[in-house]
Amino acid sequence: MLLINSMEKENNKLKPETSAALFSDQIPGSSITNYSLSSIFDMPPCETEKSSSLCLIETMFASHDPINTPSIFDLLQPPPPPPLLIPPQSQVPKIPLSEIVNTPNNSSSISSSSIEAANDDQHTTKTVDQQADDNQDKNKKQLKPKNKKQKREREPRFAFMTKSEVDHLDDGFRWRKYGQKAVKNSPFPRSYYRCTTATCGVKKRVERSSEDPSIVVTTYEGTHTHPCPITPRGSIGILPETAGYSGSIGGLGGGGGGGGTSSLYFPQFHYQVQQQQSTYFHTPTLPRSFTSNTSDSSLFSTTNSSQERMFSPSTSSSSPLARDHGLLQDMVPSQMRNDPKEE
DNA sequence: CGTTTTTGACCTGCGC
DNA sequence: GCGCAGGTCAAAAACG
Repeated sequence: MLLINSMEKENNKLKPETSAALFSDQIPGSSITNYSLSSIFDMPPCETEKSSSLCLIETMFASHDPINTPSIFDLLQPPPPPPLLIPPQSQVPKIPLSEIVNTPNNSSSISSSSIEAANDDQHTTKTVDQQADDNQDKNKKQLKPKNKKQKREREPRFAFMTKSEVDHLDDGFRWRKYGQKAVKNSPFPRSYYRCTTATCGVKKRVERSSEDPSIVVTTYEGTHTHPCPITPRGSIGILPETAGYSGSIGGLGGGGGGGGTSSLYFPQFHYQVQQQQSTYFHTPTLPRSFTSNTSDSSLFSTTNSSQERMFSPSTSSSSPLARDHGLLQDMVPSQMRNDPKEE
């Protein structure tokens, strides 16, 4: 399943039709709201720096059985809510992400309140400066307390869940691990990574769901200021498009990471998962023509029609590639349309 | 030898 | 004010 959340803090309001789900580890009361796929794709992209938009993409793909593995698109089926990957909020106390991924069941019931909560949060009495401070210390903390006053907008952040045996998803970018912390209420530690590119301050956190160890929650924060590096391994046929990508964090999949890892490739929505023995790609844009290996077609076969539906929706974003709309744009953009942009 | 990972310490925010 | 938890730093170790 895949959920994409976007919340527009900037305007202090949520667009009902676009807020698929709320997610924020900063915003109390995050939740999942009812939505339609079309809504998702019409959803305004996560704004860049200033918007503090948060997107959540929850993906699930089997690691062993490519054939029976639901594609990202399969997972994108509109309500009714698919089975949850994560247990009810109540069971996952403090881990924001888990809260977010909440059960669809709760979605409708809590949606409004959650939104309100979120809005409240947005409205919080904090002034811009105060918020800036808050944001800042998160990133600057120890190093330069002096700059405390300097504003620093929260980086766009989004997370996705991956059912994978591999912790660190190979997303095409190179990451350096700079920390690891035990997470409360979870037997699994959280790892902190930073993009190795000097000028790029993108970070990501990787942790396993305490409720379901097979689920890896990856949270990206920030926007890549450089193209996805082309890496020899794994990136295979995706590279061409990759190169064209010069935007944000969208890149998931491809080379960078280590071998034998899972890969997602959102920017162009090429989606690759490499695990132990199985490797397969999803090419949302080309459900049918999509190449790659063996069982690929099967990945789409069953839900082809629905996919069409999914991608056709209001297909709003006309030229996603032309402008950088932020993370979401990178992740769900043009490719989600019918525009079969081949590789 | 350069790069990445590990890991303990440190800093900050938040709740009580 | 105190303690806890999250996030980051940075030295040391590991790796290729």
